[in-house]
Amino acid sequence: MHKEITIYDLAEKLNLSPATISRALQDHPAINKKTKKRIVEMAEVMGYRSNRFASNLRKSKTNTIGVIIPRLNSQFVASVLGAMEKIANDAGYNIIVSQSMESATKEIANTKTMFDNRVDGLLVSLAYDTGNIEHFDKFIKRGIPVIFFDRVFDDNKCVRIVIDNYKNAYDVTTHLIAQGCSRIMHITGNLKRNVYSERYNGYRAALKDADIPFQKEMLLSGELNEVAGMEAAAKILAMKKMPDGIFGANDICTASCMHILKQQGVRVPADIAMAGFNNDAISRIVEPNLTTVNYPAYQMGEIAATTLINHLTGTASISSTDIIVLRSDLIVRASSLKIKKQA
Amino acid sequence: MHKEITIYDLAEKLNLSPATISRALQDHPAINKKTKKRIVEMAEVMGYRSNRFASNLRKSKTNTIGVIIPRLNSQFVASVLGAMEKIANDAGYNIIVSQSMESATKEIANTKTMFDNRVDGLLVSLAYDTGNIEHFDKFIKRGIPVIFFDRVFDDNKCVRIVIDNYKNAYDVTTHLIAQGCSRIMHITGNLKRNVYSERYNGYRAALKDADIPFQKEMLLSGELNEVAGMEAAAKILAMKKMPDGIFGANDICTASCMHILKQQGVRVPADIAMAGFNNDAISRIVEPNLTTVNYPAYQMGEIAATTLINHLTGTASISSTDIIVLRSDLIVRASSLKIKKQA
DNA sequence: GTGAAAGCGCTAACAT
DNA sequence: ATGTTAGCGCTTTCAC
Repeated sequence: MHKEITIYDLAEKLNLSPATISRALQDHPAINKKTKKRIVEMAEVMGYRSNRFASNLRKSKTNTIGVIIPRLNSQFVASVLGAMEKIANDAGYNIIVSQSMESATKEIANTKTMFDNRVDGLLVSLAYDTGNIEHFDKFIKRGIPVIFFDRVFDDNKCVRIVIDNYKNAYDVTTHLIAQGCSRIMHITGNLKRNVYSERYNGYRAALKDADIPFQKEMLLSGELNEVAGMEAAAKILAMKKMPDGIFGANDICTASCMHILKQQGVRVPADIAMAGFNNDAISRIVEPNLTTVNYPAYQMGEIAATTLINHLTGTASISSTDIIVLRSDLIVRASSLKIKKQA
Repeated sequence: MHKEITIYDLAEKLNLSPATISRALQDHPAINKKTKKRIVEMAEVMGYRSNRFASNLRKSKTNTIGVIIPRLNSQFVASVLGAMEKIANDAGYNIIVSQSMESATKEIANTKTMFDNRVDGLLVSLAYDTGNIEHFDKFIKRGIPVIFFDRVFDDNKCVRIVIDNYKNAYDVTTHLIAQGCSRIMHITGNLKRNVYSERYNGYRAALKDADIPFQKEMLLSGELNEVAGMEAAAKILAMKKMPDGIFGANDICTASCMHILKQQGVRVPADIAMAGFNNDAISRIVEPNLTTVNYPAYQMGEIAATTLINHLTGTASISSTDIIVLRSDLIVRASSLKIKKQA
């Protein structure tokens, strides 16, 4: 096996001290340009690579950021992670990722791993059934910053990065009402999670403000995936009195539902006006194009990572900005337009 | 700041030596059961956590797997990564991810980072313009296993995990021909990449076998995203003689193209039969449903990670299975059916 | 079954 | 501008 070159090998070869080698390799200002050049070249020639463990051990800093997400399987999560990786990488940080698989138990195990890995900070979107966030206390106690994004816990002291789910849902629902809908169904996920409960509340508030009574059968709660959309469609088709509007809490489920409804002869938006959430590519390709809410996933990843790194490098303190709400807006498209758009 | 507990603290507290503590914490057989119990309990009480860096430094092993991907922004990559993370996590490995952003230069930088991070193994899908894989030599030389998946380099000695792009493309094209298409356009990505060149070759071979001459204007090469699909549609609509069949190298681009074509009055499949690649959710939701090729992304991630870990743990040698070709099949749907399906 | 001690490779305080 | 030196916390060989 290849022998690993250390700074001692370089030092010996160049008749310098290990300290000088170490400094040169880190661009320490007090090192002679020429010396530095010789060192860097020799390092290259000899195939030296720095040993992070020795370095981390010494500095007790890891330059690693942990990311915990419910599940790595959607466009949304991919965009968020992509942005985080980019920001982190540019700042010299590594990202280690783990999935809670929507289980609080697994999430707790993940925090332990992250803890033992000595991450410098944590970016977290919570699992479906996470009921409290005590498992993050050990980080907070040690001053390891934790930032929650998207799926956050309502009652916490950490930084949260979110969109205004309530307002957006309110806007979607109000828009459907303005289009003449009065029997608006809401298809959503687990109401324990802030993102879904807030959207639900926004939906309810809009109904209330329009004096439309809420009916239990107008709420469908499920997995919010393609299959859930098909199941929702089946339920709707079986109703004695179908809704005249549908607000789904994401695009994929809503588009899938719309697909089946149309297949069964339902006209969209004439019979049922529809709106989703996220502005996924699919919302722009299905017919009719799906009214939705723009969810800035990439930007959310960027901001979460940037905020964390700024905090780590001392560039900006974290507590000064406790909640960051990203701008997100209703995008009206054909799927909800019963009334012709104003010119 | 919280003081970090070390094995020395435990040793002192329990009047034992650090060596004994270390052994106990690793279930060393030569340690008295009771002693072990005392140690483990005390570790818990005092909030001890092992220091991976000291341990890694000592053992020169990291339990970390590096993953390099072109870009973390698609359903496909999300599924692959999701599977890898799950397998790795279950086996006690961490995953660190980095994106090449489709640039060979960045990819080379990534390998350096991975190298310095002393990953135990590497899982790689190559960037658009990676022309050689010399930057992986340093891993191979040191016996660090590298496994390529999806986007691989044709001429290499590493394990590759792929699908049969050639055959699948051949099948798609042959299917379109069987539906009566004779002017079949192929929309694809950078032909330097095996996945696209192989699909292209399969397409060409199918034309050849059907005695259909290939025409240059029937090849469109681009980014394969939503926008590329729209641009392709514009080009097609501007042609004096439009194609009667389109085979796109992925679903999103093809679906997006179809959307615009339909909007401009083109009937699918009557005027143009269409087929994509990947079996993304979108292929099942657009109208007409898109004929496509099932690409087992999750399975690919699983196999890549499992193969690597088996190799690392010595469970199975890697060289014994040099290329793994996953099963993937043509899925015929309405978008390509000019002729009624047989009953 | 347990302990003593060396050393993994690096960094940084302190010297010069 | 460069060198000396003392650890960071752990594992492991060798002793007892």
